[in-house]
Amino acid sequence: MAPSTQHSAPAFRPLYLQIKGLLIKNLEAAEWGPGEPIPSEIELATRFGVSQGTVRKAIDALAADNLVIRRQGKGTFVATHTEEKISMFRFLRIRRNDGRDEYPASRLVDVRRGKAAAEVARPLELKTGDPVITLRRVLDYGGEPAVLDDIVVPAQLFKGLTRAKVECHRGSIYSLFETEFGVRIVRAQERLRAVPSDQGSATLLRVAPGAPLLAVERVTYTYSDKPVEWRRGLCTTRHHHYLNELS
Amino acid sequence: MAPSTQHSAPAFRPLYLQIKGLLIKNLEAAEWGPGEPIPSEIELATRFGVSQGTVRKAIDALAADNLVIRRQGKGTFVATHTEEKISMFRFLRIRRNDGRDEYPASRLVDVRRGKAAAEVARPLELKTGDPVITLRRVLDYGGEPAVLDDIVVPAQLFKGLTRAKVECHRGSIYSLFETEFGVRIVRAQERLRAVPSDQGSATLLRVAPGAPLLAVERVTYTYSDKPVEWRRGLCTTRHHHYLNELS
DNA sequence: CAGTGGTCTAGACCACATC
DNA sequence: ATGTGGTCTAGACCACTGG
Repeated sequence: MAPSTQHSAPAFRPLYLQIKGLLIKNLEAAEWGPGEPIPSEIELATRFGVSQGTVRKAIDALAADNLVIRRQGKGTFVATHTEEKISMFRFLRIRRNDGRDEYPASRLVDVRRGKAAAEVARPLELKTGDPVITLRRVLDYGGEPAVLDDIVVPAQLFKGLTRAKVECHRGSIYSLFETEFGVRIVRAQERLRAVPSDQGSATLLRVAPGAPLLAVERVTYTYSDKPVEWRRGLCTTRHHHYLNELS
Repeated sequence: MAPSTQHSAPAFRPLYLQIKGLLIKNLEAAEWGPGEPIPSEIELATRFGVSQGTVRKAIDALAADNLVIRRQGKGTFVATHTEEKISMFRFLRIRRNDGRDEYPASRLVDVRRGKAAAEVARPLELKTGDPVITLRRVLDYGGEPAVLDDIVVPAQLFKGLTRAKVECHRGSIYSLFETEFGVRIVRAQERLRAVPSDQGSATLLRVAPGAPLLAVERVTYTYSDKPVEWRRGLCTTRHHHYLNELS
């Protein structure tokens, strides 16, 4: 049960990173569900045959990656998108210009099954033509449409995804992924551009055709950098902006 | 010399955070310059009268904030913008669409002294009308203009900033701030919008007037969250995009 | 070789949450 | 009172750098 020694000649991998890897494997295997506590540090230390301090470093690394949340006095919990309180804006960078924190209302426009276009297939590591499901939705802030999202996921991972299931779900879409399909979103990469609105987006967002929109292309990943979602958001920036912190 | 005990009743502040605070004070006081090593962990431990492990946690926290860089076997160094190798893209999120890493060439268009507009004064914590210096420059990628930057700094902090000084400096503008004015940029906040190009930006960026541009508004901060620069970048996204990682 | 940061351990104690 | 994570210590040893 004890992990391999650290004295291996060519590639040195510290013990706590090996432990971290083992813990990630357990997360991937859904050993512990989102929102649930993982075993205590002491328990894991005896289980792996290392000191508590080493387990601690491993868990610290997991927490730094946002895979897990530490709560003093309570335990360490698997990160989840289903809790309303914390990290509501973890993957939502759109803010109102006036600074008020508002969580948008989602309006589902369309759900359809289709084949992956090349542009989508590559980032999702699919073959062109593989079956996908596309959701189209509008985010309203204070009743005003602000964002038009086209969300594409591989049909194979999301069997049984229907319009009804999306509409009756409360919470973010990643919360839906998590609870209904066991797909846990862990990180994302976004590319932003300014584009002119076309006919479809203009009417849905109630702007003039050709008006500048902020285009946000996102690929999201689960554990082990496996891509599971591609989306393009088109955002009016009359009353909103995209907020980013650099350090 | 030893920091206050941790047993204070109302607000508990761990020892390592107190040490971190002291180290930041030393950084603010320019005790150690950018790129220079700070004293070793052992040295600091004896100086502060704590264990090496506690100093280690303090430095770890500084490193997590990018105030300092650890280098095994060599020491811990004050973060700098003057090194070409690492963190060249730390505050530059614009990338080529084709994925090639290219560092843009900067072309200075204008340097002028003026008074702070309200829009600029508030984020810089100045009064409207306070003296400021405005730089205008264009970033070229492969000879093609891609970004138009208007950079505003308080004149009081940047005495002696002239066109010549900017032009003869090699390296990023934050490297100039650091070496010539002792101003160390530590973090930044950006707000992105899509806007139509006006006459001036259109000619400088060689796009049609009204073409969509990515507007990046940035406020940068030194230690203690003191704002020192406001800028607006206008970026063509024909061949480029703004890259962001979420986690 | 000596000096630096990096890892690992073992144990004591503190802060917080829950029963 | 108990169990959790959080802090602090002291010491041993490892990996990396440079003279």
